[in-house]
Amino acid sequence: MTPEELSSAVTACLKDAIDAGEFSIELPSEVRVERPRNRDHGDWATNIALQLSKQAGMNPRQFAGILSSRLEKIDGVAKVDIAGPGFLNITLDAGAAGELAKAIVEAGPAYGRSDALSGTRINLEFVSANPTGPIHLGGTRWAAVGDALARVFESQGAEVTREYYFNDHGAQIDRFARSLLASAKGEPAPEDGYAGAYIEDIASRVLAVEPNILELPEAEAQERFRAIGVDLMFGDIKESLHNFGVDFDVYFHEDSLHENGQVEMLLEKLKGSKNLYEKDGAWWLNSTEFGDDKDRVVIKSDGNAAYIAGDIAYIQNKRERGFDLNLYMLGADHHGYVARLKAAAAALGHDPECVEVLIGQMVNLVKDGKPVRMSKRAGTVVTLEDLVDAVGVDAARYTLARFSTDSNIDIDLDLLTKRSNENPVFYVQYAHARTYALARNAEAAGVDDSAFDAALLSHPTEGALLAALGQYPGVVAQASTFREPHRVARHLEVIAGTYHRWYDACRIAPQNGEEVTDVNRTRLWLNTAARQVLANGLDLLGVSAPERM
RNA sequence: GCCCUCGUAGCUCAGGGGAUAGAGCGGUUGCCUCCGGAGCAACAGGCCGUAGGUUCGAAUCCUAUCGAGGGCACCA
Repeated sequence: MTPEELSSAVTACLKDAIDAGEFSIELPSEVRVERPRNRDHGDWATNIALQLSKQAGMNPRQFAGILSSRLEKIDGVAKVDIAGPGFLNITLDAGAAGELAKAIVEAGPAYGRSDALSGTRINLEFVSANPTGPIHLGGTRWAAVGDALARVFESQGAEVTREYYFNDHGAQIDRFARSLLASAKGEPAPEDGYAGAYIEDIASRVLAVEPNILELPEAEAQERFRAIGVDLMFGDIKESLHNFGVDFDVYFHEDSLHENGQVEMLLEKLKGSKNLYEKDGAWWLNSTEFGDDKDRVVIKSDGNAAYIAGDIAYIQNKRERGFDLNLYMLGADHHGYVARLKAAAAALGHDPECVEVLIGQMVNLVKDGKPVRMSKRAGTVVTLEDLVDAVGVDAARYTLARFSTDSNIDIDLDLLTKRSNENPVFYVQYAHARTYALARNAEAAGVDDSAFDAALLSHPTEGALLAALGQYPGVVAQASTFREPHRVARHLEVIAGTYHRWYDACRIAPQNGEEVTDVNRTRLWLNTAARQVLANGLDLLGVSAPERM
């Protein structure tokens, strides 16, 4: 029995008790059963008596008493104890927990998936770095987390579009183009420009494409460097993301919003919105209503559209493409965008809820325990490729995805490389590989899956492993609702831990000449179940699940 | 000045109202005639930044405060 099944059975008991008039309360939307830390407290525990007794006008233990007599009648429940202030501790029948092993094996890759988001179209925008250089550590974090989040949504039935928004004009790109030009001429990088080996590399590749480029007038040459350089740079970015296992469905070019005067037309229409007003010759968006500290100019007093006009048009564009939910995954240096994006959605007449901004904290580079500022100028930028070269794709993706995006993370490349074998990803992958080793040995010893008797999975480590496997679907669901894929990684570490301990305590293959029994066969099922859940979870993180290491 | 995030073991971090606060790394000590030792077991290590509040119950929610990081253009 899974915690979800138990939880809905408990809910049904509550409903019956209410219908029978045993107490009068509102049925809670969700009843949570938790795995108690202390095994003396049963297989699963719930605190609903503590939560609901006040509403029912009785003390918690009294409430728990009424409920427990009903819980005891649930199929698969062996015993219900009332403990402490009013916890209900539930112990399952010997076979009830073990049945899960078979259920998982039969569900296969579908175990942990749900249809909670089926029919929901989600646009998830992440990375979105302008092509002025390679993806650095910050962008790499969003690539790892964003893609994992997309996979989590997909596992819940959503249709996800991974989107990358960029522009190739403006001050940043100008600096990039001037830096390329300078490099091609053999001059030092401009004062406000970019330095680094990649500039020389791109510059020489531009020269290879267009050998006569330096004979053009300065302005024309710079424009050619911009156009060709951006293409080359973007090619490199896409390639390194692809090698990282992240492929975007849409690379959205900001300029496409401005074609055919689309933005102007949209702004004209918006002048009728109550969220847009005229003051001092400019048009303002009332973003303060959505938490901004000041309203933002949309149309400058010179009549030109401000940058934010593009954001507004972009939201409209996304809405027209039919997305139910538009997620923006941005770094903490963009947190000021939240209010204006919400305000923009409202101004367009959309529910601001259709725009959701996920703010993630920054990645810091650390060397010898001291922070190092990443600077494109100083050439101290650590890129996605540097990280992958140092530790490999699996360790890189896992490391970045296992932290909450609410916390800053420090990365010490030297330390990471040195300790790469101790990265938790290997702990999890090793558990997965071990399931294959055990299966190979089991087969050699004549153990097959011809029998399954759930009641034989009676060892404490088997209970713990089954419980961890049973919690997996709930963890994935939480990762989806909270937009926190790191929960999946953390739970895989728990599963790997319970698996290793089970391995240590229980054998699948019989030892020196003992007969094969149903215990061996049933354990083989549990082994396969553990492998399946580890593989499903690693897949959500975009990390490989090796058969051997 | 205002806004956002964080402050938990020596280090890096989990913990979204529950029972005795966890993991990895680092430290000490055990475990390979036995399915993979990239593993397991044990020990040491904590006024959960501080002070109030809400609650039967707070690391978790609220307020204040200190500290760290990030943001607050008719730039893009």
